[in-house]
Amino acid sequence: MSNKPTAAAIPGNTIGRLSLYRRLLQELLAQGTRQVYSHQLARLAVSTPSQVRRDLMTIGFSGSPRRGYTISELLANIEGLLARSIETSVALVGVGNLGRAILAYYANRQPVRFAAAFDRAPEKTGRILHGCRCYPVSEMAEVIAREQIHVGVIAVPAAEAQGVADQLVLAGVRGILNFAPVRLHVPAGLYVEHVDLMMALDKVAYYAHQQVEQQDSSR
Amino acid sequence: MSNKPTAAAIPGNTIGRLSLYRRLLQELLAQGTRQVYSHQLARLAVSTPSQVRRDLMTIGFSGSPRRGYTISELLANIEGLLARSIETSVALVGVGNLGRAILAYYANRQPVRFAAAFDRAPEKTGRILHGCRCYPVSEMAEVIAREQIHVGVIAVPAAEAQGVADQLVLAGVRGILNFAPVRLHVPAGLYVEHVDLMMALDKVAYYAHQQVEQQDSSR
DNA sequence: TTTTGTGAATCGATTCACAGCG
DNA sequence: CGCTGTGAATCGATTCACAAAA
Repeated sequence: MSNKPTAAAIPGNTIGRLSLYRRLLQELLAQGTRQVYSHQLARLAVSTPSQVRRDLMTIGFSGSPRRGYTISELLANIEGLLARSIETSVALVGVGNLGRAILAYYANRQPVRFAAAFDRAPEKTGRILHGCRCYPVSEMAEVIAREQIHVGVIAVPAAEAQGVADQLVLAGVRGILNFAPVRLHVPAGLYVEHVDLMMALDKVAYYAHQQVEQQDSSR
Repeated sequence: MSNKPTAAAIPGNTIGRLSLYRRLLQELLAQGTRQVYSHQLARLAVSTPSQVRRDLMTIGFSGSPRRGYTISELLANIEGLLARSIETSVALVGVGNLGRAILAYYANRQPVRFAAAFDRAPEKTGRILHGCRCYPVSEMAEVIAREQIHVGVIAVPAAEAQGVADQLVLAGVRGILNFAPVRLHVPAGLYVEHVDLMMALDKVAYYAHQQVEQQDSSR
């Protein structure tokens, strides 16, 4: 409550965009580009030059009016910020369709490592999927402590999600990424990010329909 | 540009929460509950009573100070708003790990119907997955027109996403849900929702780490 | 009482607009 | 010049606070 973190808290939206910039910058660097202007990065991110400059200002990064931003430096800066000291170890709970797709998606990408997966079904435990060993949920606390896991990813049915979240919190996880279509209750200070696929599709369907209706009514 | 839609545009955040309320209300109704107060709905949604009341005000729904909101009426109202006239027909492009998980996730839920899936790989076409027929991408325009599809879901690798988006737009889709880790450029007025899994995990990892650091520095 | 409906205040995020620099 | 860095303005979303209703 009373201690001031080294850096001022950076808003979630900004962190999200930095994650995007990182990927774009990695790609630019791989193409051999060395410098980038805010308007170029903005175009790639489908954003505005102002937004890009504001974000870089937020993390205290400076460019030069003449040459723009040096990609290698900026990238190192963002990577240092997002992936602090060491790689983040992550645990997946729920090895169903979605869980396996998530493992495949993140497999050997970026500075995040899936150190363990958990599932209730005995036929799924003991296997290794995408380099990630699958344990029974009963071993969750033990494995999370041993592997120094700070982040949990929940991909279980809605009815089980809160119970799993409670176990993860008890096991000492500090952040949760939740794919189940319920909102989780967690102790204050713990970070939860919800990926709600139903909500996402509902939003698209709503605005797509609205488009169609406006078009129709203008005939 | 110049025509006024029947209802004033509802902000995306509000639509998202309405999608959540719908699920919560369906559950309450299934449990036999008839009425609900804003503070009860807020607790389920991990939100505030003010927020709930404001959202319902936005869609023009009224309750009674004594009895709260009548669940069946509210639900009908939200469902009518989200799922306009008819069911929304959706097309999936990219039947990989993630694409299949998405199909399984949405299968026979809610008022959204996956009317077609597309993939480049010939060995995937012709099959039926979760009640959804898989076509070669070359037939995209034809099938989308025939099935009256207004929404496209993109689950292809990053490098192919923009090309697929262009095809969907050409085929007449009005909204896109994009799971590929790139931002899409689409004509103005078309709605795009990004689900960026890398960004989501980066955010959780960042804040989880920050937690750990604050804890360490306070010792 | 308790709870709704809502104008007003607040908070946060984005955009503007321009001084300063190379 | 064209670009960055940034204070100020704007825009949007959330929360407050209280009158009205039952």
